[in-house]
Amino acid sequence: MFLMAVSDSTTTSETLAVPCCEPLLGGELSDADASELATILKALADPIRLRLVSIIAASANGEVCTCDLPALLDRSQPTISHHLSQLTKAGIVEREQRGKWAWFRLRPERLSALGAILSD
Amino acid sequence: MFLMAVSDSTTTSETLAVPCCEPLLGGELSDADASELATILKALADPIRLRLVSIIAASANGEVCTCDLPALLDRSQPTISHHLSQLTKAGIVEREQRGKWAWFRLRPERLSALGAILSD
DNA sequence: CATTCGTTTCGATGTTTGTCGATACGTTAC
DNA sequence: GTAACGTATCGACAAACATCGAAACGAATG
Repeated sequence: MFLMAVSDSTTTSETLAVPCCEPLLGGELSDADASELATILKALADPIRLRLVSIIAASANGEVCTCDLPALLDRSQPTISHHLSQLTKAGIVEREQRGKWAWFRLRPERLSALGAILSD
Repeated sequence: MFLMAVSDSTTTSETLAVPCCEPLLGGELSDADASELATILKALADPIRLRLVSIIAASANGEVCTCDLPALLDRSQPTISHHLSQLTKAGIVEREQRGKWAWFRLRPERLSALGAILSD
């Protein structure tokens, strides 16, 4: 039951499980590891998505309602939805539906794991 | 004169100076910072380029001759050259011409700076 | 249940990016 | 200087991506 709750939070509509690989500088990366790591990095490597992450991080309760974001980022609502879905697939944020609105929270452990891979 | 030497190593045919920004989780990123950080992340967010980095890191003297890479990565010589140029522009590797051959070395401080930005 | 309103999915479009063959550039060796 | 060889640039093309409007979906509310 506990375990179910945990695995739910990592598998729900996510294709990427864990930030993935040995340290980047710790030996030759396999083809598969390189692709997986590239996928996660690609999810971050976009100005709008980086700003999304930093907006969520800087928000009052560590969570943000999607409804405010199109105005903040000057992009259409479908575009924001697309970017949030990319970040969710990469496991960088998580989504929670609360009543009518969707709220997003960071998963900081994923970011620091990624940071650790780069910093060795 | 000293300063010139230093700035040479960071500006020679590089568009990106420094890994750039405050920690990602330390407040809202400006538009400009987000774009700069995205550019560096994009330079890493490719399987071939990640494998290039790890191959250089795992090499005997911390440097690699371009001549071996097309075979190792199963890509044409122009493609490898293109990827190495991207990594160089992003300041992740540096190039040295030694006689006929070009050698590439990592700039680990750039990777750890990037890692620190993500890990907060 | 029908309406409203927030969100995702779909279809289309212009841009960026990875890739390669051909060609140009630079360095060494003769 | 010229030939040989490693590397970068060019031109072209296909695949991937960001973006938007329109339409479909879903949850609350009357």
